[in-house]
Order: sequence, then structure tokens, then C-alpha cells
Amino acid sequence: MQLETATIKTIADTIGLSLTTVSRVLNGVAKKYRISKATEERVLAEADRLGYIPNQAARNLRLKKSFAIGLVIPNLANPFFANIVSVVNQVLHERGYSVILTDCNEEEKLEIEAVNALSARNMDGMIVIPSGRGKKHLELLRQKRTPVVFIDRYFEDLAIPYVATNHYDGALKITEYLIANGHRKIACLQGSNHVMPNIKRVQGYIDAMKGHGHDPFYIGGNGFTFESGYLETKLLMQRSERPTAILALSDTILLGSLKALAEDGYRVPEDISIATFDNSVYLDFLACPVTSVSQPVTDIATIAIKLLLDKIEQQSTSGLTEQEKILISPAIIYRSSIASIP
Amino acid sequence: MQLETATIKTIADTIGLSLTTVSRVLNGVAKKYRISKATEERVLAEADRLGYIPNQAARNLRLKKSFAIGLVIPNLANPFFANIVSVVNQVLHERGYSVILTDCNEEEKLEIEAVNALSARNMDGMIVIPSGRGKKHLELLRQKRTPVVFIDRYFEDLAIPYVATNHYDGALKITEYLIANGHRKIACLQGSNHVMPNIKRVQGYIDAMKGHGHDPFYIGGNGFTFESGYLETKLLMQRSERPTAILALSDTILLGSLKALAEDGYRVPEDISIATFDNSVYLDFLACPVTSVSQPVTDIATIAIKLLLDKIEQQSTSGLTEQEKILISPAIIYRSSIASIP
DNA sequence: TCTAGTTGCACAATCGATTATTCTTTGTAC
DNA sequence: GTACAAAGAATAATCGATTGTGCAACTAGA
Repeated sequence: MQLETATIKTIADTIGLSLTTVSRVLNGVAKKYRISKATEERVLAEADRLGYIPNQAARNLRLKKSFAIGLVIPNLANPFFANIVSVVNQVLHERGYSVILTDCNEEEKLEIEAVNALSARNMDGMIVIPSGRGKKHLELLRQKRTPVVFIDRYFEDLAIPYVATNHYDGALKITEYLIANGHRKIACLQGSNHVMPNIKRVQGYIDAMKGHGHDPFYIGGNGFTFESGYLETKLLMQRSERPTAILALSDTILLGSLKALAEDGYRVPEDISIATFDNSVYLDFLACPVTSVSQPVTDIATIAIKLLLDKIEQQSTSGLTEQEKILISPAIIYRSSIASIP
Repeated sequence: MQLETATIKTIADTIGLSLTTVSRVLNGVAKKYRISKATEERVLAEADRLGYIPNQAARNLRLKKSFAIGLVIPNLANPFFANIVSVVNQVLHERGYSVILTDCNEEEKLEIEAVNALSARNMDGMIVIPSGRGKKHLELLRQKRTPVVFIDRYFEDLAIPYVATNHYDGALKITEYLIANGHRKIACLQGSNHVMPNIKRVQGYIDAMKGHGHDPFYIGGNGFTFESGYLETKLLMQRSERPTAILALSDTILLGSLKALAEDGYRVPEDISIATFDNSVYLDFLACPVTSVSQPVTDIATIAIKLLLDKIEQQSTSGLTEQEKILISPAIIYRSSIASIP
């Protein structure tokens, strides 16, 4: 077997035709250029025999198109993001695109580097879940006319489409459910306080409380992490006035919170009720299964890709329409972690 | 601001030098080609002013090097794989490589397509966790001299390096621990029975049983999935002779198994003991925290990348040495899911 | 002053694929 | 028999970066 990789030239030489003809056949435009059936078949047969695979770098250079989509996400170790990547990846591959991934570890510096690196690789489009609050590198993409879509996290003042859960709505509903169950002292353990999902969720919590005539009881924490949930819960339970319920704004926060509660001997839901976001699969199997806001991951990913591919294929230069700001209302999955209190 | 992307030609034209000189300065080989300090500075200043980013497709084509590593994995939704990808991604980006990801959804067909697509993109190297049992597409990579390293799953008869947990050892130890706690009727719920980790784990289970004079009690299941764990446990508990312990060969299987046990009213560990693999973070928070074999994900990923980059950078054409078949013994994390029985 | 060597930079080919343009041959109509 | 059209395929430029080789201009030593 030949060690040399076959190129269009290899094929052209072995069957004595020009590069042009071979290229046209392989691109399926033989008819358009009146290439005879016989020639077409000879080319195809030879390409097959040599195991020809077109060099993408050459195509990319010539066509200024990479057939690749860049994916920039905060942290793959978080199952919620991993799920999004999984779905996005699958759909894009079906559509013939490669996926170039970067995990930014929630650091803005890495995010900027990633966006620039992807830009150098001529991405046909990008899907970004921003880690930081900086926008300059993202605006530069618009100048370069690279289509971008945000998932989950977004900037409202940027003319870049986004698809996300209606975080506000989810938080509002689940807080109202807690209130309906008699809770007043509901503590909210938040994530990174500069990202949109967190801002909206906190606002939902606040509005639900106020809407029912209560002041927000407590808002603390500063990251979508296990550690933040753990520390914040420890602090929380040492206050003179303890909460009757905790609303964790992510599953990672929840696990930390549960660990703190368990260490201090609090039982769920007897001693304290708890609710969370994200609805990871293991919530059903915890000591006490936890009620959760369930984000429609598959829908979000699918819609985002549709938006992106539309932009890529039409290159519509029109401004941002309302249809490109999409929020999907989440469902709430009821489990046994919330007790009714008088 | 200019909308056109700056190229080397742009820079050369605006300061009146040749492409050659600009390229050499930007590649940091100015000294080698005796380019004056003054010229060098003019070039750098202009590149900076124009926000020049080298076109990777052009470099890739010319250098036959993509500065990218292909990653082929079975399923990102599985936290174990997501963690691997997270670590791999981070280390590679530090080293200046991009990561091109494909999730194969555990399908061999997708795996083959992915490997070919990555090959067309001239990957400098690839890290593969095979989904299927086919090897032809992987052998073709050796012909093309693309360095490859397997992680977690591997083929012993292929001259391709691998880094994995010592699955056999892990299964042996945890089974012996169950035996030491008085268990004899230990059921083993397996994953995909054609992949190496599963084969080795099952063998460890069998050898531990036999080593202590017992016949393997039960081996069932056929996938690293929630469903397999659930169904198999339902079947298992309907047998006339019930197990006193279950060894789930992954966390996903575990969750399914726990659901089945809970539905039928069995308590862990009072009615039945249970142990698992993977040590996901949520194991601590289950109704009964579950004892688990903990795979050294970070170590595995780090070593695999070291092997790969060594191969890429030296292009050592030497055969596979023993040092390129690396198995790391896992630790066991003891929790309360295993009861001592008389 | 002349030669040999050094300094500073440019020419042009190359990587593989695409494509507008051009060229040749064959067929057809009057 | 001439003119012209259509069929079938080739020439050559192009995308952006890299690099072996070549060529002035200048310097230093004899």
C-alpha cells in the first residue's frame, strides 16, 4: 500500500487527465462542465482505489471556509455544559461540520485566547458560553463577519443572538412553590454573580419573594461550585435566624450545601427543605431526591445550531431580530426535598 | 477600523518590505537571517497595529502541521469521559495546540467517520477512546504516521500506546474487599462486553472469586448505561437465589441499579451491599454513600498527553516500548454501602 | 585599489484544491 | 464546403505562509 497520501494531482497523473477535471468530478459538478460519463467514472474509481481524502487545509485556504464550528465553554467538568457540548457536537457532525472545542476553566483570559485562536482558524461560526464579562473579543468577531450564537449565558446589549433557559421564570416559579409550601425564610445560594443566568435567577427569587410580600431572606455565594455551596451553607446555618429552605442555583452548589447540612446533622426535608437548578440525573438517587428546575438542554442546543447555520448559510447581514433572542421556559421536576410547613 | 483581515502581504506592502522578511521576523528567526534590529521592530509594530493573526490554514498547508490534536471519545454525557476531555483540553491548550473533538455516541460507524475526518484535517496527533472493536481505521493512521494514544480503552495487540486505569486490579481489590466482609453471592453488572476496561474488570471479579475458592456468582448486563443497570438488577432480584452484594462496573450502571433496588424496597446496605467504579462526585450524597474504585483521571490524561507530544516532537519511529503501555492502579474510596455479614 | 567576506534583504517555488478563462476537437446546419 | 456551436478538457491564477537560494551593497584587510 502506498504511504504517500493521495492528492488530486496523484489521481490526475495516474489516469492522464488534468487537475481541473478531477476536481470537478470530485465536487459533483461534472455535468455542469460537460464532463463525459466515462471520464467521470474513471476519476471516481481511481479516487476510491487510492483512498483519496481531500486536504482540508487546502480547501480551507482556497475557499475561505473551514467547515468547522468553534465551541467555547466555561467548564466541561460541569455536567450541564458537557451535555450541551454532547448535543451540539452530535448535530453539527450530522451536518458535516467539525467541532473545535475549548474549555476556558471559567477564566476570561482563556476565553479571549480561545476566541482569537478560533478566529485564526477561520471558523465558519462559533457557539460561545462566555466565562467573563468582557465583550471586545466577541465584537471583533462580528467585524470579521463570523456568525456567533450564545448559549445559556449572554449579553443583552450585544447584537449577538442567544438561546437560553428562561432563568428568571424558573427561579420565580420554584420560589413561589416554596412559598406556597409555607416557607418564608428561603435562602438563595448563588453562582457567579456577573453571569446572566445567575443574575436572572436571583432576580426571579427576589421578585417571587417581594411579589408575596416578603423580603428576600438571604443571598450569598459567589460561584457555581461545590465549595461555594459548602461554605455558604456552613455560614448560613450559623446565623441566629436559620432558613427553613435553601434554593441552590446549580447542582454543584447543591452538592456542597448537602454536604454541609449532613455534617451538621440537618435532615432534608425534615429540618430544612431544598431545591436546585439543572436537574442532573443523580438527583433522583440522593438521600432525599431533590426538586429541581430542569433546563431544556436538547432544545436549547438544537435551536442554537439552527440559528447559527442559518446565519452561516444565508450570510444574512440584517440586524438582530427579536426571534434571535430566545428564552425557553423550564419545567420543574418535583421530588421530595420540600416539606410543607405551617 | 479595517474590515479586511491583515495578512503578511498587507504588512509587507505597508512598510515596503518583502514577504520573506516579514515572515522571518514574525517567526522569530530574524537573527538567523541577519535582519536588522530596525527592520524587525518596524515589522512587529506594524503587525501589532494591524492586529495580524496568521492564517492557520495556510500554515497548515505549507508546513503539513496543524497544531491541532484530535480527540475521539465515546460519550461526553458520561462524566468520566467529560472529565478526561476537560483535563486533556486544558493541558493541550497550554502547550499551544487546539483540540478538535468528536463524540461518537458509542457507535463504531461514527468513530470511523471521525477518525477519517480528523485525518483529512492533518491532525498532528490523536487521542482516542475507541467505541467499537474495529481497528482498521486506526491502523491506517499509523501508515500516515499520525501519532495516536489510547486512553482508558485499548487494544493489546495493536502497536499503539495506551494509558489506562489498571481495571483488573481495581476489580480484584474491590471484590476481595467484599469477600473479606463475608460476601459470597456477589453479582457483577457489566458494561459493554467488548471493551477492554469491561473485560479486565470482569476478569478481576472472576479471579478474586476463584482465588478465594468461590465460583463467580453472576455476571450480567451489556452496556455502561443506566438502563442496563436498572433492567439487570430487576432480573437479578427475581432469581431464586439473591445476591448479598452487587458490583456495578460503572457509576451509570450503579444509578440504574439503585433505582431498581429502591423501587422494590431493598435498603442499602441493610438488605444488600453495593460497590461501583468511577467515583463520581455525587456518590458521597446518595441515600447511602457508595464505595467506589476511583480512577486517576488527571494522571491518565497527563501521561497520555506526554506520550503523544513526545511522539509528535521527536517523531521517533521506534517500535512500541513497554513504557508505552501504561496501567495505573486505582485507589478504592471506602464509604458505607458495604455491610459486613457473618 | 582590489578581493574576500559579511550584512541585509528579495525572488520564486511550494503546499493542495478551486475556478475563470481559454483552447481544441467534433458535430451540425445551410 | 464553410461557418458556427457545442462538447470535452487544459492552462494558469489564486488563497496565505514558508524557505532554499540568490544578489546587491558595504566593510575590512592586503
